[in-house]
This record gives sequence, structure tokens and C-alpha cells, in this order.
Amino acid sequence: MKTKFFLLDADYITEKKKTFIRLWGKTEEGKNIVVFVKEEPYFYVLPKNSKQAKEEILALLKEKKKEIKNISLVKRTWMGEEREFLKITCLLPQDPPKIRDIVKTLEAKRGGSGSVIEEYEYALNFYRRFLIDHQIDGNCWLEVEGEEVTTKYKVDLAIKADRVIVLDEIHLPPLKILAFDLETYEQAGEKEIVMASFYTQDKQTVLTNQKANYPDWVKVVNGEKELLKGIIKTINEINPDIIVTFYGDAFDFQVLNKRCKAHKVKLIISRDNKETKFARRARVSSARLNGVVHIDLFHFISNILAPNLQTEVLSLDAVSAELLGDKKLEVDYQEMLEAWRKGKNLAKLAEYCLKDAFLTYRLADIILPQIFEIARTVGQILFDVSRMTYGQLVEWYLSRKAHEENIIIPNQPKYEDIIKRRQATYIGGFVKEPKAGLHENIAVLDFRSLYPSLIVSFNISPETLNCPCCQDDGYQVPGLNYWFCKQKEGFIPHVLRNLIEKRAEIKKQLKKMDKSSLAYRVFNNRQYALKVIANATYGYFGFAGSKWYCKECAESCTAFGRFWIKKTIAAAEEAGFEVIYADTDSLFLKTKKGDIEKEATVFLEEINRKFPGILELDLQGFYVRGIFIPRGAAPGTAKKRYALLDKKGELLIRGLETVRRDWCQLAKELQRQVLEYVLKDRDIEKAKKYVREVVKHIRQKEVPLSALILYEELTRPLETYKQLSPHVMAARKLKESRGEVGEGMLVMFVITKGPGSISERATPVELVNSINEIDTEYYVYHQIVPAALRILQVLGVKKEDLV
DNA sequence: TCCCAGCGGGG
DNA sequence: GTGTACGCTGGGA
Repeated sequence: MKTKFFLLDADYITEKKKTFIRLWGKTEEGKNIVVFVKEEPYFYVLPKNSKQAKEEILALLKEKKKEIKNISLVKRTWMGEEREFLKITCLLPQDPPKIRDIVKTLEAKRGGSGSVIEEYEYALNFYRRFLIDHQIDGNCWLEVEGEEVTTKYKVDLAIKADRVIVLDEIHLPPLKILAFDLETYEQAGEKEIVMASFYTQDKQTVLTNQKANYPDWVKVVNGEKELLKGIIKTINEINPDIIVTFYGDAFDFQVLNKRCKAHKVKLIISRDNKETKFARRARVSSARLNGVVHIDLFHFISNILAPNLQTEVLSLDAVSAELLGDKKLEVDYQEMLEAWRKGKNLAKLAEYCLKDAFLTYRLADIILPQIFEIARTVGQILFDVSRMTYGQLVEWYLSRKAHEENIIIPNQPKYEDIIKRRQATYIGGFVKEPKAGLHENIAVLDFRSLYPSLIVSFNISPETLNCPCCQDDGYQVPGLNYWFCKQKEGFIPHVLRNLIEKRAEIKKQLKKMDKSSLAYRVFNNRQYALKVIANATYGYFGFAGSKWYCKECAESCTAFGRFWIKKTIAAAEEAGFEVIYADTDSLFLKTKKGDIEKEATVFLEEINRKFPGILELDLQGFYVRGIFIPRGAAPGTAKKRYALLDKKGELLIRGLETVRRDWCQLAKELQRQVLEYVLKDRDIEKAKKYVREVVKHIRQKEVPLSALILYEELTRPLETYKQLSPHVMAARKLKESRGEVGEGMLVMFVITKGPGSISERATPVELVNSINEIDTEYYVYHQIVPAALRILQVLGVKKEDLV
């Protein structure tokens, strides 16, 4: 029987020493399907002498009583050369690393006979390896041939298949997408779930255990345990293919899991009836529901989209404002606590909760198609791809390409090597420090994909570095004793060149397409996916955890980059521009003679004729005014900081927004206001006056106490702190007064007047009776003045001008 | 100056 | 172990 379906998720199970890949998906008719495919794990051994190595390996495995399926001799490319490898096929997915541990004892460097030099690809994740080997384009249409089997899974169809064929179709099957959000109430670090919202195309509902008068889309249950059961039941009834959350990995699913454990409720949402698992990852674990894809949009926004977003704050509120033009319902934290405590305004909270799910759903509308295309490009599944950083996307893309070209995938560095690699620094991009202060009529130019262009143009790759064939006439790296091969294209330039060409081809086709068509949207996302990978390749060379790490390659990219941007700066100055700031691949220009727009356009045309290969300078935009703050000009100016005002009156802010919760509300708002006065009103005096006003208000205690609260979290048990920072001291006082203080508690405190350090005077807000107890000078000198000076210092404003 | 610890996202 | 991994900043010592 032949069946066609769209792949959504992949994992594996082991049954009686046999391993099956599970492919979860959806048929064209909308049936949920699972396909089992038998697969065997394997890895490679690079032998010094293959006959001897094979004999010794077999003897050793016999001695250790370790079973394998077989050993065969294969040819693979390694560091640009074809070599003979032993391919060891194993029985179970966990075997390759274990058997590798035995085989490695034969290496000479580990005191063995030396018949084995090294082992490869023993730590590749099993289902990811499967996708690579079968050239499956991540989430794509597949055709399988096999027979139907019965399972206890929540699916309409289960098939045991022997053949998987990849189909080239762009449409999506009917998918049910659910956005979901929780509200919790925290006391002494202990969180309880009090509300949940669900948003799908045809069902929007809120569930809560807090009694009040609600609209009819809110359902009230009795107690938290019933609420948990209700949440699970609601999700299972909706039976979504994809669940989207905003920060669900680190918050919603974590809390849900914890509270389910506390009430002994089983958190089963998966299609194989297994409890929700948390796949361990770098900083947060990911909630994985077998057969149902959980996408936490925050990862993709923070890992991939952030550099291209205006906002530096990645909250649901700020991201929605930018991408959707919509915002969260306004409810501040104090107001929310009050509502839960006193049962006040709960209908508003229900609306707030549903709005969050609604925004998440709408963000998914935009973001999911992008992730789908990246998944197809990289060749891995949605769940993983949606959580990858740039480096990981590049790595899996290269792994897939390596397999296509019979190239061995290099090993991941060991932890000690990562540490060592981190110490090996090299010179980065060229930065011409900005001329501090305000500038008018600015043109911003930048190189189109500078580093990918350089990698392709100068054949920058680990195997082409200092090749013996081009000692005298290779691509010489400016200022370094390296060269790259001119004879043979390296693996990475080869992959990148194809990628850039493919993208150019897609962009050409896009011009002919109807913008409202499905094909247009799909191909536009595809060219974006290719761009994402191309632009990340340089960083990947220099990333310490990278499999294709090559410090010399990364160093050469920046060296070529510096060479060309300096040349461009010189040319711009020659052409009569003032270069007010330049960083790596961008230049900020002013002109004294004539119109900046005309001048810059002419300059662009001229300079682009002179560049080699595919190097090209683009116009990023024109700006009416900008403020530039050099490194070290004010506290907290480690990275690039500037703000530009465009012709439409929109502000483009980089590196200035500070929204840490250890800053009080008043300071955060003040900084934004100062920036607007300076850029929009062009009035430094007004900004100064405004700051002095705020200082006066604080000193006269004319500000609400709530604007002065600092929020900091107790991340560990109170007793374990060596360093008695302000929030720790405040928490101690809280414990004295009411006894309950728990790990994970958000300490809300203010700095009160009196003797001692800031810490000693940090007081829980609930122990403060009036604004008169506040240490106004702390707020003036540690909050307001630094926030203002961060911007105003470069305009010649001094502390004394503000207080 | 160095070191410790929190932030970020969520609520 | 379906591995792991940040970079910056404020405050105390």
C-alpha cells in the first residue's frame, strides 16, 4: 500500500533489539498518521591499516562481548582527500558511542596498537541522521510503501514501511494549530496555575479556577487540580498538530508539569500516550510531545529574528507591536497580583490571557511558514529547527551537504577543546568609532552579505587553507601569512556558492510571481532561509563548538573584510564624504557639498564597478538625524550604541534600550523620553530640563512608590547566598517579617534611607509604609542620572547639569 | 580591580 | 546521552 503524507515530527523507538524511526504526519485528507521505518545506526573508523584495524576491532568486541551488525570497507572524503574508512553498523541507537569507546582504545595516542587513527559520526542523533541519509527535506511530503499495523496511538493510520520517497510539493496539508497561554499566581516562590487560554482557528476559550462574573467564553472549574485536568482535556479535544507558545519551554510547560506532579495528574498530550518529556538543551529544556509539534516562538525570535528586529526587548508585547501592530492588554504586575488576591477585575484578566494566546497565534501565522522553509532547507524537523541558533542551522545544513558529497562530518570538539578555542582570539571587523553626538542627514551603506561573498570569492575553507599547490599564487589574505587554493573549490565555498546562486535564482523568479500566491510566500520564505544560513557561515567558522571550526578561516574573513571596508572608507572620503561611523560591513556617511541622497547614490554606483567577484555595497537607508555613542563614553557602553531618526519620524535604536527589571520604571521611561527630546525635538535643553524635573519630583517625593520598585529574583534558597546583594538582604527582611521566602521568588524592594550600604537599606516594598522612607538620593544617583547620562553624556551634558 | 550573581522571556 | 554551550552589567569586597 502506498501512502502520501506530510512529515511533521520524527523520533525513534526500540522494540526487541530492533529500532524503528517514527515519522509522524498528516495525509492530504487530514488523517493523522505514524509511519515506522526500520533503521540501523552506524559510524565510521579511520584506520591506519584497514585489514589490521578490522581484525583488532572484531577481536576487541568479542572480548568485551559487544555485538555489532557488520563492518564494511567504504571510501569517503576527509579533509579534501578520498580515504578508506571502516563503516561499523550497530544494533541500537545508543551503540555507536559505546562501541566507539571500545574502538578508540586502539588509537596510538591512547596507548593502543595504532591500527585506528580516529572515529567519526558516532554521536549523530539517530533520527536526524535518518533524515540526512534519506535526504528528507525536514517537513515535506513523503510517499511510503508498506503495510498497515495496529497501535494504541492516537492516530488514524499506522504503517510499517520499507520505502520512503521524498516528493517535491510546496502546499501544506490542513493543520490544526493551537496557541496556548497560562496565568499563574506566585506566593513565596510557589507558583499556582489560575487561568489558561486556548486559541485555534475555530475555538477560543479560557479556563480558570477563579470564580467571578465572566463572559460566556470563560469556563470556571473548582480548584487547581480540576483546572489542570481541564487544560489537558481541552488540548486533547482540540487534538492539535502544532502547539505554539511564547516562552512555553521555560515557563508554561514547566509550570504545567510541576503543578501536574504536585496534584498527581498525568500530563499526557502526545499521540503515543506518553507523558510530556523535557529534552535537555543548553539553557532551557524543551517540552516535547511525541507526534504533536510544540513550537516555542520565543527561541526563533531570539535566535534568528532578533538581529533584524527594531525592538531589543523580545517580549510578546514588543514583538507583537512590531510584527503585528498589536499589543498585549495593559495590566501591570502589581495590578495582576491584586486581582488574584482579591478576586477583583478577573474578567479583564481573562481577556488579557486570551489576548496573549491570540497574539501568539497571529505571530505563528507569520513565523511558522518561515520556520517551515528553514526546516526544508536545513533538512531537519520543525521541533528542532525552530529552536536552533544560527550556528546549529549552518551545522545541520553542512552535515546534510557533506553526506550528499560523501564527505565525513568532523567531530564535535570536546569541552576542553572548546575552552582552548575560546582563548584563541583574532581581530574582528573594522570599527571606526563614531564621532560622538548628534549628526544630521546621514546615509547608511552596507555590504551585501559581506562574509559569504568573501568566502566564495576567496575560496575560504579548512581544506583550501595554505594548500601546497598555490604557495606562490593562492588568494593571499591581507596582512596574514595565509593563502587559499585557486585550483580546487573548498567544501564550504562550494556549498555557499550553490546557496547564493540558488537564492539569486529564487529572487529572480519571485519578481515574476503574483505576490498573493502561495508559491510567492513559500519561495520568499525559502530565499530568506538561504540568506539566514549564508550569513551565519562566517560566525560558524569562529564558533568554538563548531564541527567545521577554523580559526584561520574566520580570521581571514575579517581580514579581507577589514581590507575592503577600509578601501571603501578611503574612497568615500576621497569623494568628499565624512565617514561618521563604520562597523564591519556598514558605513554611515555625511556630506557637506550638496544633497546626501544624490551624492550617496552616485558613489554607490561608482564603487560597485570597482569591487572584485560578488562583493557589493548596498544602500541601507537615509536618516534625518542620529546620535552616536562611542564605546566607553558612558557607563554601559560596551557595544555599539546609536539611534537614528528616519524621514517618517520613526526611531531606529540600537543598544540603548535598557529594560532590565533591576531598573525602576521611572528610569526606564525617562531614558526613552530623553531620546525623543534629543532626536525628535532636537532639544538638549528640553531633555536636561526634563531630567531635572524628574529629579525634583523624586526629591519632593512626588512620584508613586510603584515607579521606584526594583524586581529581582531569588534564584536559589536564601541561605546559600555568599554575596549579600540588595535583593538577598530584602528577602531576609521579608523572611523575618512573614516567614515565607522561597527559591524562585520575585523580590520586590525599594532602597530606603538610613545608614549602611545599598544592600542594607534594600527593603521589601510591603514593609514600606510611605514614600517618605525612600532614599531619594539612591534613585537620583543610581537610577535616574545614569539612565539619562547614557544618552546625554556625548552631548556634553554632565552630572552637575542634571542635579 | 576582581568576583559574584542576575538578566533575558514568562507571571 | 534523542548529550554540553551566553554575554553583559551592577554591586560588593
